[in-house]
Parts: sequence; structure tokens; C-alpha cells
Amino acid sequence: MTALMERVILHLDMNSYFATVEQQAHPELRGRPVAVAQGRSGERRLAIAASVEAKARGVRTAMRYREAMELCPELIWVWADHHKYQEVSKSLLRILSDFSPELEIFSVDEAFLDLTRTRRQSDPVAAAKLIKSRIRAEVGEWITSSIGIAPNKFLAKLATDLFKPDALIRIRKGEERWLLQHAELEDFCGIGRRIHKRLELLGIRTVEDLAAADERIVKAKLGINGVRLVWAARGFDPSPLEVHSRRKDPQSMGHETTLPENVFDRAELSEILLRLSEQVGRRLRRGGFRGRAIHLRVRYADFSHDSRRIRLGTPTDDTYQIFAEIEKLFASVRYAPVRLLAVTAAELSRTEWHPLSLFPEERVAEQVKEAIDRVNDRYGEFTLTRGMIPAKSVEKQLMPKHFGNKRIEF
DNA sequence: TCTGGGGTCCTAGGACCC
DNA sequence: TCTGGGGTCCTAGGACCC
Repeated sequence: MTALMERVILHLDMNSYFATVEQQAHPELRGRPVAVAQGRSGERRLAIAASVEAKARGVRTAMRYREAMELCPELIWVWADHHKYQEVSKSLLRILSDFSPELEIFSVDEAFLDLTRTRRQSDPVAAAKLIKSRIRAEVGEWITSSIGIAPNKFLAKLATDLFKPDALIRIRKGEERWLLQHAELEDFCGIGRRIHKRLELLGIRTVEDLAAADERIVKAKLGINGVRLVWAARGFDPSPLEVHSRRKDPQSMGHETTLPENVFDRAELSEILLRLSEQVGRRLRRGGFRGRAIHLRVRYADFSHDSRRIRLGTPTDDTYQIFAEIEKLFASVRYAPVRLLAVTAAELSRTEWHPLSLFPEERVAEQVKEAIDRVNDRYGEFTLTRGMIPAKSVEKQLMPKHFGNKRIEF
């Protein structure tokens, strides 16, 4: 009975990933405190990763520039290069896929591997050692990883998280309690600040409390996720791997930006929304998707936020249609200084092949869109951008009011 | 204690229909 | 007409992850 076969799940987590990739790429950074920066220059810059040397000085992920510099004045800042991290990630995944085809990409620096039905199943620790050494040899000596092995995903990840960095730990069936005794509720994947607070209100303060909790009560208060947490506290997690090669299409595509300073001016905010709509539209077209729902999110200076969503009659990948919807949504939100804007397309579907439109103006619009995308693919984002008019007929419906006179006639 | 940018999933409640 | 119950669709928002 295969159902009774003990699962062997391996979880891989890269140590200080972005920072070690930078140290690998730039030898002069090795052994020195490095922070990988994202966001705007100045006060709103933020460390999204820190090297072990920086962490030793108290610098942590998601720390602001000023605070990090106070803790570690000789901190070296490097701007994040996500393209590079993605490329390195690909070589990691190539190594992992040599060990099992059942591979789930959890994030740019984390993955699950199911060894249950492979020849590695009998000695997963040897496999893990081999994975770690191959990463060092083939990706870079500075790139280190942690690996946890357990009968399910939850325990494998918990093991990695509890024993990193540079960990290699195996939890066998029967050893779940031992691992869970080392864990706090905050260590659980799925328990953030809010859930932790709500559990506390139920009198649940430890992993033991959670394991002993009445499922029905937790479900009433926290829904289905609460039940999953109770199971997890008992060492049980039935969730399957979301295998990469069978992975579902994305559910949504979005872009957001935190403004260098708070903005009140609607016209200025509209321009930013147009740029975000363009980024979303381009990504949809490049990926061959269209979105049926368009979603706007606004974060205000005081950190409160509004969100608005609209469902379209037919899915779209058109920048100007996305923007037209976003403008309508934007008209319905509060009028207050804005800190962040986000545009997302959801309910994605694959773009169907369609014969060239019968209507000349639509055909022109399609060709113009493709031409713009080609130019931007080649010369970079926003080489050709607003001010472009797809076609006169389209212009009437879709061109925003404040486009001004930067027009190119086709 | 207010941190960026990319996502995922779940739930409450209103609108609408029969 | 203001009265039931059930179902579905839709939006806003909450919470989590890295």
C-alpha cells in the first residue's frame, strides 16, 4: 500500500541568500557586513537581506537605512539585483531536479523535494550532503544552504528554520514531538503577529497548547487555517507538493511602488498609476495572459489603506484599458496624501490565439502594442511609453485626460 | 516598533435570484 | 407586499509567506 509509505520530504533554504549571492559575485564583499538594499534612495531605503557579518552586528532583514547604519557604520550597501538572484536560483533548481522530479519552488531561495519514490529514499541524509556540496562546487563556494528532512512539508521547513544556518537535520517518524518541543508558536509557518495574538486570546500560548486544542473551537475562531495549525502542532501535515513541472498558472500579476515622499496631487498620482498599468500590461502580454479583474490598492501617509477591484466583461492585457479601469477605481477612494500605489491584474487566463482582427483600426492597435513591447524588450522598460497613442479610434475611449500634447501620430 | 515588492488564500457581507 | 430560506456571484479586506 503506497498510502502507508512514509514520505521523505526535503526542504532547502539558502542562507542570507541575496547577500551571499552578492558576496559570491563580488569577492571584495566577502567577510564584510553587507546589506542588500531596495526601495528608494535615502530614508525609505531598506535592507531586504543582510550578510552573516551584518547580522552579527544586529542588522536584520527589513531594517531601515538609518537604524542599520547606527548599528553598523561600516555596513556596505548593494542595490538588489533580482534578475541575478533568479539566475542563480535556476542553477540551484537544476541541481535539485537531479535528485527528484517532484520539486516545489517555494520562493526564490526555498524549495521542497519529495524523495519518497526515488532511490535516494533509503538514505536522504547522504542525498542532502551531496546537494550541499554540489551547490558549493557548482554555484559558488560562498553559497551555503540549510536542509531539513521530515515526513511532511511542515516539519521539514520547521526543522530547517530552527537549525539554520548551514543546517542538515533529519526528523524521522516518531521524532516529531522532539522537534516540536524546540519550537515556539512564532516559528510556525502560518502564524504571524495577528494569528499569534488571536491564539493567545483562546488561551493557546505554546505548541503543546495548540496540539491539545479543540479543533472545533479553533475552527470557529480562525477558520480552516486554524485547523491546519492544530494538525501541524501534532506533527501532521497532509499538504502535497506543488510540483514545479505541473504548477498552475499564476493567479495574479501586479506591481506596486512606494513613493519617495507622500503625494497628494491627483494628476501626479495618475501618472504613476499609468506607469504601473504599463508594467502590468507588459508582463501580461509577455507571459501570454489576460486578466479579468483589475485591482487598485492605495496606502496613505498614515498607513491606512483602501482597495478597490473591478471585474471586466472580458479579460484584457491592454495597458490603456487597465489604466482606464484603474482611473475609475481611483476616483472612488479617499482624497488624502498617498504613500504607496499598487495595480494588479487577477483572474488570469491564457491569451487565446485569434486571427487578425477584421477591423483595420484594431489591427493597427495590436501592431502598435507589439511594436512598443518589442522596443521596450530590447532597450529597456519605458523606452517607449506614455504619450504613445495606439490608434485614433482607440484614443477616444482610452486616452487619459492629462496625456498632454506629447503625441505621436501613426 | 510603521518596511519593499512580489505573491497566496480565506472570510464576511452585500446584491441578486428563485 | 417586507416576509423565508438557500444559493451564487462579487467586492473589500485581513492575514500570511519570502
